[in-house]
Amino acid sequence: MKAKEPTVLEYALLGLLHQQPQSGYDLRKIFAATALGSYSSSPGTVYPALQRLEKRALITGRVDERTALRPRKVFWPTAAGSELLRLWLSRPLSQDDVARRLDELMLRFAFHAVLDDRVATKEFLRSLAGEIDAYVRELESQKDLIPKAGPVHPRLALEAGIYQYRAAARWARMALGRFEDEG
Amino acid sequence: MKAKEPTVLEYALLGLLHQQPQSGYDLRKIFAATALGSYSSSPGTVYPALQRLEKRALITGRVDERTALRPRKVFWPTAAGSELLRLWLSRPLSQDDVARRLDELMLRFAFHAVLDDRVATKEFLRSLAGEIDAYVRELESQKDLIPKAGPVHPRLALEAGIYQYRAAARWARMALGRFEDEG
DNA sequence: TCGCACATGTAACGTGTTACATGATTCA
DNA sequence: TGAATCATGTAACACGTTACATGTGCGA
Repeated sequence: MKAKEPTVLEYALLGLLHQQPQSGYDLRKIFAATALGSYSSSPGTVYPALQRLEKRALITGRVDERTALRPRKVFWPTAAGSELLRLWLSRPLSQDDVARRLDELMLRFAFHAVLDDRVATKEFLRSLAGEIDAYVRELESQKDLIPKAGPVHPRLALEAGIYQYRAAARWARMALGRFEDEG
Repeated sequence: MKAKEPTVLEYALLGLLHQQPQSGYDLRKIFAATALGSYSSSPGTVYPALQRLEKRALITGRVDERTALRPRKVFWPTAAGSELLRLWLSRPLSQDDVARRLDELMLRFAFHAVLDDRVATKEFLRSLAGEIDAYVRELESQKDLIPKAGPVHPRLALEAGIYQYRAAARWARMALGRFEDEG
């Protein structure tokens, strides 16, 4: 019985439920209002995902009777859910993660408070900065492969990626500095 | 009869076929080797997408007999395909595009050579820079809403987004400068 | 009374992911 | 003989997207 990997959306929900128990509607509002909006806030996405998490016993819910309106169901993580989230948060990060799933890595960082382990977080940031540096070098070598004869647009588009990845590396080192100051 | 919107992957394929006629295998190699690798290079993704494009008469193909190995089918865009790509490239960009689909905007820029219209490209970059500025302001106002009592990680994660978007705006202005120099 | 905010859900559809299948040629 | 490269494809599955459905209470 291999444990099935939750989707990123499911991890996002699981992480948010660690901050405080909430209903599907609350979670949807967060997705709609904040930068997490890259994940869908539509009911057809959120409610089924919560059901899947509940079926796998990673969260539990109870109907809140107090409200006068339609009853809301408030969820919070189970011990197994916390365990799984921590595993996800502390998973070593690969080159491929940086190249194709940087957003997911940033989401992982956003929930790192759950680990409550400053050493782990610093290691995460150090590793992130290093992998980004390596990937930037790779992007730069790709730039050399683009024929100079053709139009400039593809080359410039690649440069946009380099700009953004460099900024991410700067961010990681800035964040690292924050954690070392607070030591 | 509403025209169905192709997926981003389909637009990526259509754009690459404008650079030169190629086979599915060639296109997969590009996705696997370059920064476009955020789009899948797996056969189960690429070949069906090419079939869909062919069925909608946006590309055509012909089997290349010359090679000794298994025959390869080379595709190139039809007039309708060119038309549709140009429409996509010159579509005005929205705030939402910047917030959630910046990668797609960069892909559009990468193919802008097809338009062969320096004015349009400059307008694209100007608009992009402006929308990014507006979105950065929104992210900054979101930062103020995060309670200072809680952990620093969510705030820092938001900051990562701000770093990357600022870099994208810098890139857009740099690129704009290139096009204005060349007159 | 009209519409909005609250609150949860289902159904249809298309697409991406993964794994499998096939088959020829080249190289160790 | 076996593995790798070339080259195209199919099938099962799960997920996200969109649209629809339902029902209450409050304010304009």
